[in-house]
Amino acid sequence: MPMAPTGTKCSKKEVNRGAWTAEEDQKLAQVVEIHGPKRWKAVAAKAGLNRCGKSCRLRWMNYLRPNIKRGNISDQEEDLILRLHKLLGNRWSLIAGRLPGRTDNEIKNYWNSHLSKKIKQNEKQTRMQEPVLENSKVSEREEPLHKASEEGSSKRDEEYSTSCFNGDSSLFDLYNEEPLELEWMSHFFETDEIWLNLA
DNA sequence: AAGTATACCAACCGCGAGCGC
DNA sequence: GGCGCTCGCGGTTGGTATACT
Repeated sequence: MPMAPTGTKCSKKEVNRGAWTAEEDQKLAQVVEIHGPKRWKAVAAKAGLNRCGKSCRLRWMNYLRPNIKRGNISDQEEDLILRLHKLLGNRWSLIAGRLPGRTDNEIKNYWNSHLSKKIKQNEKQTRMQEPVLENSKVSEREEPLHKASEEGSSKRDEEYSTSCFNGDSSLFDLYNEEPLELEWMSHFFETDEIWLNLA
């Protein structure tokens, strides 16, 4: 690490850590309402919160932001997360972007606590049911798409997205989707300009 | 009832990218 | 071009709740 910029690390000993109180939430929400969700260091100072900017940002993004949905992830949402994860890998922010009101942190937690286990179980079951395949073929098929762009992470999302949606319809073949099951995906593209551009 | 293990999730940390000076 | 600051992301940790023995 060439530098340790102030503001990237909550290094002050006297800074508050741990769970947020209702009072802190209220102060933060008030200041963000006035000044907007930016310059978090200044927001923390203006709110009189003994917290680092980073902590304030996280709190706002995950809990205080308007239209945040908490808990009760529906089957539909779960299905979407599974599909998107298969497509995007651990790009939690991108996945969250497709689920209105959900945060990357929540999805990440949900994945780690629920879905990763579910998947492992499913894999176990399918391995027991399927005839043994050649190792190379299995790994080729199961290789997450995002792996290819994982190394050299600069502009990784952009590059990765481009590689996924450069018009190659084999993307869908890879997931062995029935046409009807792709309904959600077409809606996906229809509703987002950025993704449309990539497609 | 007490102790231990496991699950869940809020919060923190390290890092890289982008921007303005 | 280099530096400092800010933002955002993904991985990890730690506290709390719940289940199990």
